[in-house]
Amino acid sequence: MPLQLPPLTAIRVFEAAARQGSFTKAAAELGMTQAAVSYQIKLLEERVGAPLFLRKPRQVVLTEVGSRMVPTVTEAFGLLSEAYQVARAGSGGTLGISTVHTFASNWLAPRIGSFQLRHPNIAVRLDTSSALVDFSREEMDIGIRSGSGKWPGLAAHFLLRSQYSPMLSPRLAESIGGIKEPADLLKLRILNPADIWWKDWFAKANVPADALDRMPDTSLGSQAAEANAAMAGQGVTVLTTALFTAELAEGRLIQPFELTAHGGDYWLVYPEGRRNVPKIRAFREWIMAELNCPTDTTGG
Amino acid sequence: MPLQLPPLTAIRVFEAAARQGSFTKAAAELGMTQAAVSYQIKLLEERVGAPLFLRKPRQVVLTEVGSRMVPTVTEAFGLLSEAYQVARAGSGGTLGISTVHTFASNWLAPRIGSFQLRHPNIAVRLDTSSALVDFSREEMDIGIRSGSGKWPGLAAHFLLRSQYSPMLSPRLAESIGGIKEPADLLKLRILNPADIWWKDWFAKANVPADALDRMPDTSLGSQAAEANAAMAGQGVTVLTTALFTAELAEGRLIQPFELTAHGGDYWLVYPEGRRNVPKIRAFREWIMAELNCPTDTTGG
DNA sequence: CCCACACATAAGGCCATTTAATGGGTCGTG
DNA sequence: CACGACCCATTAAATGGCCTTATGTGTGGG
Repeated sequence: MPLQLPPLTAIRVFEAAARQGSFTKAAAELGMTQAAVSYQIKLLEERVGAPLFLRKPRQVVLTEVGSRMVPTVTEAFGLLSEAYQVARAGSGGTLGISTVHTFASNWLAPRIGSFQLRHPNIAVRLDTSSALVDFSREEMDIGIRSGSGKWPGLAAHFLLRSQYSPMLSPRLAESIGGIKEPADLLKLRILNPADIWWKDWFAKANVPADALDRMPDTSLGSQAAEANAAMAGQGVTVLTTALFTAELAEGRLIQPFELTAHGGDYWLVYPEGRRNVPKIRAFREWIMAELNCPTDTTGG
Repeated sequence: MPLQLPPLTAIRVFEAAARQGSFTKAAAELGMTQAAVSYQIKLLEERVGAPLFLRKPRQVVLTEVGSRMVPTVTEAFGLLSEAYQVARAGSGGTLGISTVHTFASNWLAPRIGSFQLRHPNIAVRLDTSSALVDFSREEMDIGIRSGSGKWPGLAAHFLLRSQYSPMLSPRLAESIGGIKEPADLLKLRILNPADIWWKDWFAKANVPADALDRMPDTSLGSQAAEANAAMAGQGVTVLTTALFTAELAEGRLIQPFELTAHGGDYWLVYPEGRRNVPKIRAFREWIMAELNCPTDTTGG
């Protein structure tokens, strides 16, 4: 049996009226007219089967039945209000970020600390998965994706252009006497020959790359993993330059050619309707500032 | 600041959906369609600013925000339901009866015990006042009035015909050698000469009663009080015969003539809309049976 | 591969709720 | 004592929240 409840609108009005001792004042508090209050109280009285107020000349006073109801009702509304507030605030408690490995490890992880410093009350949960997030199935607030910037139902903000270029360890380059021209790369082991980025880059470099098709695919599934392999001298791969500035600066990787091609850009995405949820706004503003993006680079 | 509350309809739906783990089942429980549930949940999610359910293939499961809300919400609804039920039941706790002195002391008081025996869970509060009750101003459930049987907004049931006739103490009658004919009464002190009942009765007895107008009015305001004065031998008064059967039987009062006139009858009244409130129904059925009235003697 | 199942969405209608206007009753005041 | 201020009840009419019907989408099972 599904728990018999009073008419909720009416009981809300009742609570206010009881507290104010006046229908008129209750109406003002609730932002409605005195007539509406009168109506709702009457309704509730009919449902309860007893008068809840005595209509005295200048005021209304609770009957015995009415006054017995008040404390419990007040308490119940207190609970509801509390739960509601907590949920609203609590929804700002944890920020779930779904991102691809590469971006997480090479860009986000080193910088996320500054976000947390600025927003100490927002806990961050980072989830790195290669699959695209479905916000209606997973408890995530925002995603960072690579793609075109157009996803139905999602707001997207451009983060950075995915410029990619071949990279390898300096020692591997030396081992064949240095990389002089793009074709030299084909002498080395290509970690992810099936990657379309290779084809694009060689095409842009005007180098026929049919050889790629005959190489075994040893791709590791993420730029981060392949970067590690490359740093270990196991081969050469194409990487997003913006995400490996540190490795390049430290000399753990080298980028033999200035020439870059560009693939799907990185975008910050989240459900369209949640644009102004505080924690989402906070993250958006932080990351846009961090990347020196104009704040209105909405995709679509 | 008036305590910010969530949309109550929506949160009611939310509670059911959370408990059922299914929008469809919640809809069934609440007697509405699945679409309506979906709508309400979405509404609440927008207000809260966070998803409350994750839409999994064959079911919905609460998000963290959602699951934190459930216990408090459930408790709140429990309280509301309880308060409501108590009020509905509690409204049967006390029966407030407003009646005139005469009827209370001469008819109701001796018999009310039998009502309480039959309905031990209904407490009776008797309020005797000469003024007419205004049910919207005083915490009364039923009234017993003398009158025409027509009061706007009130249901009225005929109780008994108000037959009245002069009465006095046997000793007073003897003091003038007995009452032989109606005109003899005018030799005695008339307690309430201004009462219209005297005029009516003398008219019906074909006795000119102009003398009444010259007598000082010593009326005491209620039949009960005047009956007491009459029993004390202070004079003669007109009384409702049905209410003084005991005094007549015991010889404390005598009714010299069979002739009666009749005034406003006695009626049981209560607010029209409360006809089926249990305690009111109980009292109505009891008193009608007690008086051998047909149960449908509604006035008007 | 197709059907069953569960939730989402769109369009439209109904009814509860609200509002505006009015009336009745009491109190305070000149 | 008459008048205005204040408060609640009532009526009729307008509004819009909520519900339903109908349909779409995605998933899992046979």
